[in-house]
Amino acid sequence: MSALILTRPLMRSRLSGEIENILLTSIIKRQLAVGEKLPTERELARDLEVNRSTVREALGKLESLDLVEIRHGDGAYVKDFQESGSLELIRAMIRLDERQRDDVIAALLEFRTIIGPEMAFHAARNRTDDHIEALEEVIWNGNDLSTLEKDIRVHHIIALASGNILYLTLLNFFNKFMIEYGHLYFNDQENVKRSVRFHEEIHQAVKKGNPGLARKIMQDVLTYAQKAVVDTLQIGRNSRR
Amino acid sequence: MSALILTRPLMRSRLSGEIENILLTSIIKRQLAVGEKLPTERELARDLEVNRSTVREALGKLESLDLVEIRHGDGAYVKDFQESGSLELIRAMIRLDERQRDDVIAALLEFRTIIGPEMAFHAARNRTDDHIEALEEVIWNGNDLSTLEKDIRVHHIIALASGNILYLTLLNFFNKFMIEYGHLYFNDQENVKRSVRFHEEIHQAVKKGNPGLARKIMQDVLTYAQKAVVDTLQIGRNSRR
DNA sequence: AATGGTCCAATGGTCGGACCACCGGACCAA
DNA sequence: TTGGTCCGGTGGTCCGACCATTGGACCATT
Repeated sequence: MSALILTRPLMRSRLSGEIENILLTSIIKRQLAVGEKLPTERELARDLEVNRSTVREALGKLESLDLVEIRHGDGAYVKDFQESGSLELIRAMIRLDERQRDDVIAALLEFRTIIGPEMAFHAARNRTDDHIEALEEVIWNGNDLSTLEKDIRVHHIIALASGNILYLTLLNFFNKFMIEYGHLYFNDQENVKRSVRFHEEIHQAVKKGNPGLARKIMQDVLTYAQKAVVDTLQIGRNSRR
Repeated sequence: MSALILTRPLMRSRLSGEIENILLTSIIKRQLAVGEKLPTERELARDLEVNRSTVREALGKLESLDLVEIRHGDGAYVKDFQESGSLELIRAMIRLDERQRDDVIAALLEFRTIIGPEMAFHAARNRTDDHIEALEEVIWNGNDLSTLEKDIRVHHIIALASGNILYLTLLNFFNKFMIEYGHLYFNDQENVKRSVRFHEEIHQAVKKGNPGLARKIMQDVLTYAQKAVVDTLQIGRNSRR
């Protein structure tokens, strides 16, 4: 058991990822106008001094993010990311410019506070015994898990129980941030205790099939967490001046 | 002016897209277990009788959807789409199996009813004069637009005005469905009128900076639309028996 | 003048084959 | 047991070629 904590496994980059970032930046900074035609794959390959295949992989990713439209026999055109940009784009933007991080986290928490309670509401209505079993397994027998991991799993089970796949995929999105920034909340031991209480309470509410109660419990904990983390960010911001 | 309506521009497929679908299906149907190692790129290329580059482009897309994890020097591994699947995955799943369409649309509408009002609330708070101007441009001078297009733009401007990028990207996601299935609602001329009224009312509320009113207006229209469309789907389902 | 057909150069899509970078396991030495 | 070395396999990149599709220029028909 070492005290050394590795936050992330040192994402080393692919060349195609670099190309992707370059183009992504140009698009988000509006250096490439909406509707503008990108240079041809062959030109990009020549100018960036990489192979055309590499350029193609990068363009493919940008297409996945709905940032460009590729037309066979014609070319690639810039789309308006404000009109078509996907959720994943948000992560890409943070990757490119850390300064937006705090704002995005705040937006995320606010958002979570809105949908979380409804998710819990539906979970209490639609849950099956399997969901309860899974919950109890995590809460009672999850001693080898960190509080953050437990919390993520509890929310995940609730999302599954809600029966609405949107809650599930949305939560998956949140979790990618939780894994990176969850420590902002769980560093405080008081919040760890709060989380343990929350897991037990929401478990009971969902088990009993009490949608209103489940919603309120979720509402309270998320509202508190939102406030706590935003305060933390605010302090960090002030001390950085 | 022709009466012929082109719903979509005839998406023709890339070979890499076909490969993507094949693998996507295998993963979603759990034919490939979570954690399982995929065949190597060279094997897939040989077995599917395509070039390795083509396989790579397909795998890259699956990686974008967070369905597989590709490790340099090792291989590609199946991830649990229930834990990591992104929003875009939902669209991919519908593409693969139309039967899920109605359920997803219902989930979508429910979801929209929850977040839409909050979006309007924040929009009324944070809107600038530019947003109002854009709104009025669409509502008053958008005579060449269909009601569906107007509606999409109005919501888009409200999302922009909310100042929370999550609302914006989420709405972009909704809109991809609106474009395909909006007719389920706007086929009814009564709903077209309702929409025109809504645009005017929400415009006023946002312009006045009345968050509570904006929320209520949005709440009402979305709740009604949800009910209307779900009823339509239900009828369709019954008559199909 | 407008329409439709034909051709052509440019561009994205696919191919095959090669080499580089990296990982995991086997083996060995301290 | 630990750490080092080697090696086969795998993903990442590269090269050069050809196929499929597009848009525009040109022309013939109406």
